[in-house]
Amino acid sequence: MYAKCGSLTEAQMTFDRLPDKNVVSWTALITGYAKQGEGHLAIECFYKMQQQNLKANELTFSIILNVCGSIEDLYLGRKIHEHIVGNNGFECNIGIGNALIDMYAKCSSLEEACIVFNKLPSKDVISWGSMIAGFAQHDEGLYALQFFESMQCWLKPNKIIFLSILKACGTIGALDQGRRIHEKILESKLRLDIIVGNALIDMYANCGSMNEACGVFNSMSDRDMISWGAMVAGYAQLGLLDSAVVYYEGMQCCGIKPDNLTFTAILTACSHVGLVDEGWWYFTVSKNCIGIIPNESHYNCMIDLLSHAACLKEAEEQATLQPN
RNA sequence: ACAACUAUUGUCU
Repeated sequence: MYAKCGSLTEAQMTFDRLPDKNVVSWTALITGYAKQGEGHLAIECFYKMQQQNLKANELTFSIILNVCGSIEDLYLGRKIHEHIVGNNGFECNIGIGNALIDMYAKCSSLEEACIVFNKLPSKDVISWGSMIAGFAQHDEGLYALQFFESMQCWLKPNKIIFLSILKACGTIGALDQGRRIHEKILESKLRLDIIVGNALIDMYANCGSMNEACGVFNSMSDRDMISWGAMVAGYAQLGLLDSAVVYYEGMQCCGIKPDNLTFTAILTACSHVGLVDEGWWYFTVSKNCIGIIPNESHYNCMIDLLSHAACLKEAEEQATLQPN
């Protein structure tokens, strides 16, 4: 209970006072640490538990695998995998299998994720979803699309599958495929909520079709920071600073304060077009008026902008110096 | 019996 409420100190204290600690109490504590992003503490608990000669169960393993994925510790993930194969009959368990797929995908080893996937005797929507998301996140949109197609011989895609596949279409600029998936979403009785809407905007924006992104944006009844941010980013990518700024200011008119990510997109737009003065202006104004504290990405953008501009100047000089 | 896990939407690198 304490672990779930995010009070880990109390969870730990209660745990320490328990006269008999069993797998359930250890797993509850490990889950608490994992959920709070304290991956290393979760792993430490996992080792301590084993020192007590307590055998981890399916749940303990899936949580630890999840931790391996989030801290991208492929080495430990493989060790746990071997341990599971060697000591328990869990390798055919779908929950463990899915956790393994996700772990390998998050650790960028899609080959190993694939091996686990192929070995799974029965695959559910989460098994497919973990693969598709893994491909989408590693710029392997074509594989994601292939898996998406094959999956439909067996299962109906759910909302999460659609979100992943839209992402995949965006990363490879597959506009036609994206449109077809948009239609499929409309055909399915899935509610076109803010998250699906945002994913559609993002897909169209990444495919460079701001008209369609705009269409989705306008059709939405509710919009959040991500909806606006995706529009800003879309125009920014194309170097259309003016349009990006329309949405950047639009969101502020709607009472949504741009965050660091939105602001980075604006600076990117300036950098793509080489607008040094505008970049500086937004950098200064946002710092002073909106209260955005520049972070590393912002400085990176500014460095990009300035070096890009310097190159252009040099290039211009070169061009004028050239005899013809 | 008690813990119940795992895939998902915006920026730069």
